[in-house]
Amino acid sequence: MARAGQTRKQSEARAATEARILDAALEVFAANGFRGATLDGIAEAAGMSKPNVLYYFPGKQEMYVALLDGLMETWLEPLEAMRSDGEPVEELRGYIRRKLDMARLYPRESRLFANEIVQGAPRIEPMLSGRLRDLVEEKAEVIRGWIAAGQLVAVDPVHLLFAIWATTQHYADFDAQVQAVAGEDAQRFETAQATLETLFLNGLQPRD
Amino acid sequence: MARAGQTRKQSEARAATEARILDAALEVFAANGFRGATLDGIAEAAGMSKPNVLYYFPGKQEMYVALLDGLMETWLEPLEAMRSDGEPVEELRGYIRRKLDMARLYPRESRLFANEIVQGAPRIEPMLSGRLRDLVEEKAEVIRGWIAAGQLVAVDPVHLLFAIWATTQHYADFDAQVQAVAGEDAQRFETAQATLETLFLNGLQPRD
DNA sequence: CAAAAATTTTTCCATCTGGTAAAATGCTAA
DNA sequence: TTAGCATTTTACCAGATGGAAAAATTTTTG
Repeated sequence: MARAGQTRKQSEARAATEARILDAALEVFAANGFRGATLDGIAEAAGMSKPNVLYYFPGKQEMYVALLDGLMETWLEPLEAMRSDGEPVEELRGYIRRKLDMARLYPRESRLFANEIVQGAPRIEPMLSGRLRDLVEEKAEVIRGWIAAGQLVAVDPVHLLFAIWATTQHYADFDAQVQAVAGEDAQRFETAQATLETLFLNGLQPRD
Repeated sequence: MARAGQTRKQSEARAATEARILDAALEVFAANGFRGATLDGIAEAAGMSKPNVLYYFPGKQEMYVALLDGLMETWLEPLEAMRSDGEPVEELRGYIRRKLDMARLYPRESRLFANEIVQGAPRIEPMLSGRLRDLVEEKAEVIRGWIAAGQLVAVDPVHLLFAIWATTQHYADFDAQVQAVAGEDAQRFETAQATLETLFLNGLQPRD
């Protein structure tokens, strides 16, 4: 627990230790899912004993929720950055790029969410039908505006977002399959980006 | 064990029981992943005791592999049905439809594979880099032919297949998220189909 | 330095889980 | 009907796992 009488050095050390534990937890939860992850595994990845981990977090579930909570904002950022006043095709291109960057740079985070959601999102359903749903509804409205203005082909905006999530996160979540099928291709993210841009941007521009 | 001296009735009963167990196992593995699934859970879903389940299958792992093995063919069918001598846009439309039908009709099967692959495909990697990879290479060649003939926009065929897998399986694997964000929409598969067809088919057809 | 507070380790435990042993029951063929 | 095989159930067990208790150690503060 954070106490009143502690020095800055102490709380910095505590914050650093908590961060180390959360990083280890991310590693283990992402690779095994909530049930598959063990406190011993997390402790080992963090380089400390299991009871020591439990000194910083009250339990396994609390660590898991702390992780998901802390990552949600980061996870929503790319969509939040899509501006209603930009050029539609460029805004979408940017969004696809940012999402693909997330898959490339933060595969563990992506797999953490993937594991949770595949198993029915028992612990983050509230976040999905709250914060996420609101944001999607807001951005869907933006896309509807672009469609109404004839700047994009008429598609369901929510399902368009699903398609962007699916295709980009695929490279993190199903990396094992991507690598098994396509080989260990260091260029795979560049190829993916080119393919997805062609597909989405060509696919969404009206043909007069 | 199957014995020489058993009647047809007996082996039929055995096959039926095995099928009942595998169905229960599919339910439980798909919802919880390999590690999260318990023999007790499978036994309960199958309406029998745990040792009785183990009378039919030697162990948890064997049940899991039996399931994946048995489902792989079904899983590859939609892609196998894509004909090189058809009209490219129609062939792709058909493939997308079949994949989306799979997601709609067999969500448990989809989530079973999803769980396995998200966690690094530890038990089916050989199948992915064997049978699946070969099939993908074969069909990628077909798509390359269509592109060379100017019938499709130039995209990487393997990544195009990834995009089709990702977008269609999304509706099974991440159904919890789809429903949280879009509400419990009974029409979601129809809307998805329309959106994906617009996106992919418009996106893949050359302009002018 | 010494007391107090924070951190870490050692020990331990109850529950869950995959799997075994063996007894009990059901079924089939002679 | 009964011997023999198939099936199912009832204990049971060893290891893993989440977590608690408490002792030991380190750090901070007066």
